[in-house]
Amino acid sequence: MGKPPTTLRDIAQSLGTSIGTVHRALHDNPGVSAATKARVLQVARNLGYRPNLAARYLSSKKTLRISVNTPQGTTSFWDEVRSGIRDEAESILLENVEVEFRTCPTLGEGEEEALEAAIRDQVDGIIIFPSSPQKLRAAIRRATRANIPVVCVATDAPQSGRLGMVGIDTLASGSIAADLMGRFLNGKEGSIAVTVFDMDITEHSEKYSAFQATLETFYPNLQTLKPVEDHDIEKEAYRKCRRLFEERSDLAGVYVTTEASIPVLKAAQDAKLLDRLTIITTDLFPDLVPYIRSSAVIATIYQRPHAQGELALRMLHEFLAEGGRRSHQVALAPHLVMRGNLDFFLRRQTQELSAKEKRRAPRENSAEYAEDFA
Amino acid sequence: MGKPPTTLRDIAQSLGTSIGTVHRALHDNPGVSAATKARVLQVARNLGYRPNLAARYLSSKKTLRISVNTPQGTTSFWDEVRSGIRDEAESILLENVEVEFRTCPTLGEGEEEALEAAIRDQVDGIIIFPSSPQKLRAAIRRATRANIPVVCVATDAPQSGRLGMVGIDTLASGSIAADLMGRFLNGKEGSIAVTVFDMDITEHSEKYSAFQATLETFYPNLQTLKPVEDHDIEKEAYRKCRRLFEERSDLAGVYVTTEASIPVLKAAQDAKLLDRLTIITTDLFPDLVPYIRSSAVIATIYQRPHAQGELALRMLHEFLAEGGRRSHQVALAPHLVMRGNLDFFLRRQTQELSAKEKRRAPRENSAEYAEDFA
DNA sequence: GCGAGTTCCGTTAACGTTTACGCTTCCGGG
DNA sequence: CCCGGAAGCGTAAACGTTAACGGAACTCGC
Repeated sequence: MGKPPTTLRDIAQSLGTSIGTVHRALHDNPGVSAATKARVLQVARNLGYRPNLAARYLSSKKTLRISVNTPQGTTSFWDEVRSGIRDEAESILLENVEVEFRTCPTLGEGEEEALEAAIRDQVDGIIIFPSSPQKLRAAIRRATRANIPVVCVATDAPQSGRLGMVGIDTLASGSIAADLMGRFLNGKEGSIAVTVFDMDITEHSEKYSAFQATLETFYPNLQTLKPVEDHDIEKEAYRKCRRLFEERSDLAGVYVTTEASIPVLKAAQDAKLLDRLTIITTDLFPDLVPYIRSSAVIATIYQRPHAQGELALRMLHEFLAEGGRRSHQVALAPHLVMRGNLDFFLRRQTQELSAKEKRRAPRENSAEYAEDFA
Repeated sequence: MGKPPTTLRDIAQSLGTSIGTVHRALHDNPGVSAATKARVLQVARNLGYRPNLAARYLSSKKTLRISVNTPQGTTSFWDEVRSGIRDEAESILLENVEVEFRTCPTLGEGEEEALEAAIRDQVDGIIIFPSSPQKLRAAIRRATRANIPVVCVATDAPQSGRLGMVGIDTLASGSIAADLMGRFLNGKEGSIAVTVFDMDITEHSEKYSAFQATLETFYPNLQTLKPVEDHDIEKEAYRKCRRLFEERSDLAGVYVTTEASIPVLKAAQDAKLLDRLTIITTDLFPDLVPYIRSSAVIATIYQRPHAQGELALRMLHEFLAEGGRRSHQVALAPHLVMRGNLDFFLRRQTQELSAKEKRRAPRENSAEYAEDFA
């Protein structure tokens, strides 16, 4: 238990060589023969060598540069993600992380270019929202080959070689939405509409099928309609929903899995259905608040963007700093927001968004704090 | 932005003194005159000195000893808290944290003694569940005066001088429970029973009044009964509930805010009311699972013990390591577990509880990982 | 066979703290 | 007057890693 950890010197001594050689071997820097390199690696493994991060940081003092490639977005979602990343970067011991934001103004445009730019800039790691995984797969692969780890946030990019991904558990969201929908409708019969971004996105199709499956199992009196794809385009969402609302007279509820809940709500309003539909949405942003207060939206599933940002950065940092042994697939549990606990979430949201300013102030006299206890 | 941080040497030079003196002054070690100490502190502040943690750790290598004083508990709640603390301790960069568990077999017995033992042992920090705040207030104060920071978990100990506390937001839990209760009952009239541990505990009285207030505002047809205090004694919970169930013929629902949901459910079963009551519970543990699956318990509010443990340790460590500038009052949002998403939470729970074993294995060849990217 | 270049390796000075030790100066008691 | 001790301060060696420099041996072209 209490034996001192092995150091570079230990390895060097046990091999009768020098620290410099060991260091070069472990980092496959040039200047070591293949034979000695192999021997060093072998001994390092046997002795269970683990680098001392404090010493490493103290000595090199190189800061890790992380590129954050996210869309501007139409709600506060991505602002919260970015603020989570920023917060985590600041709170990291050793303070050796520098974040560069490459924010795309419009969804799907310039994403690949921004990613290429990050690779060209030789950043140490990338956090990205792969809005269309198939388009970005190749570029992510290139980053990985250039030894730049990539973490996906909110949506995964399968088969891209990305290091990891953090998002909301789709099963948990879809199922809880269905379960609530069923309970709220309380035995009524009818059909339920579900809007998604695009069924090609794994997360969205998973959410849909989780919703559908849960509804089918527990509330067979309710029927899940085929998904409405809105591609996060407000007009498309409005148009498709409006038509659906007029066609399906047995519509009892709507589950909006995307950011674009406002156009759906508008469509319901224009179709004079707002007070007759049971609507469950996703995310939480200012425009949605009045609908929740008035119970037009009975519940919304909060995807914890701030936490997603924090975890994405932590995953990247752990990996870069120590070869990250943690799981690289993080599925967060969503939060449920209703009229009753709405204020709690709003308070917390503004706190999280304004944390950047608040954090600065106490720094100056942090010496004081340190002196009280020490 | 890019100016190098000030070091001890900078301060020493700017004062014409030596590093040693500056160091002694900043840590108020003996061997410095009051005058120079004041000058050093002044200059340190002006230059915005912040200690370099990497250097500190590298040089001193003293490990932080943290005492965790929690009850054994009747459910898995405290096991999860402890496992969260352990996980966080292991994942801390610099790995200089050592956790000592002082677990009390029965609630409320030997707590003060265990706390005194921790203080006597000169630990560097304490995480505690103050089951009866007024009894422990004095002892916590003593710890604080002995320069040992104390973080409360799950329940606060007001006016005790404790460094901070992490728990579930009571407002958010109570309100969401009420909101769901109201929705599930869907217009029905009746009264709702609420069981608490003890109304003297701030958290529990807050949960109760949040529940009561939300129900009153949004569902005036439902009436909140006076709280049932169970003091986490199974018999007491059973007896009181059983009587209540027989007396109140208009009872429509029950909200259990404590660990002791099983006796309440048993009482409902024995009173032949299990399928007629809408029951919302708290926490998630094996014995509760069948009730959720069968819909006897319609929803349970998961208090995220693992996250509570993680955050408590992080708070303590941040403070000890760098004078912690973060907020010291953390109120987590609870998770909602229903039939639909139950499996997700069960999976995650077992993952979190078994993480200790899983984490060990990859360590040995972590050198490999580090070499892939570096 | 002699300089120029290359390959492999050892040495050493950082990085910013902590800590142990050592040197003054001053003071009171014998 | 001298000695013991304490108070106040300076010095220097650690801690484990990185990075730059230097040197030995060996190769190649002329």
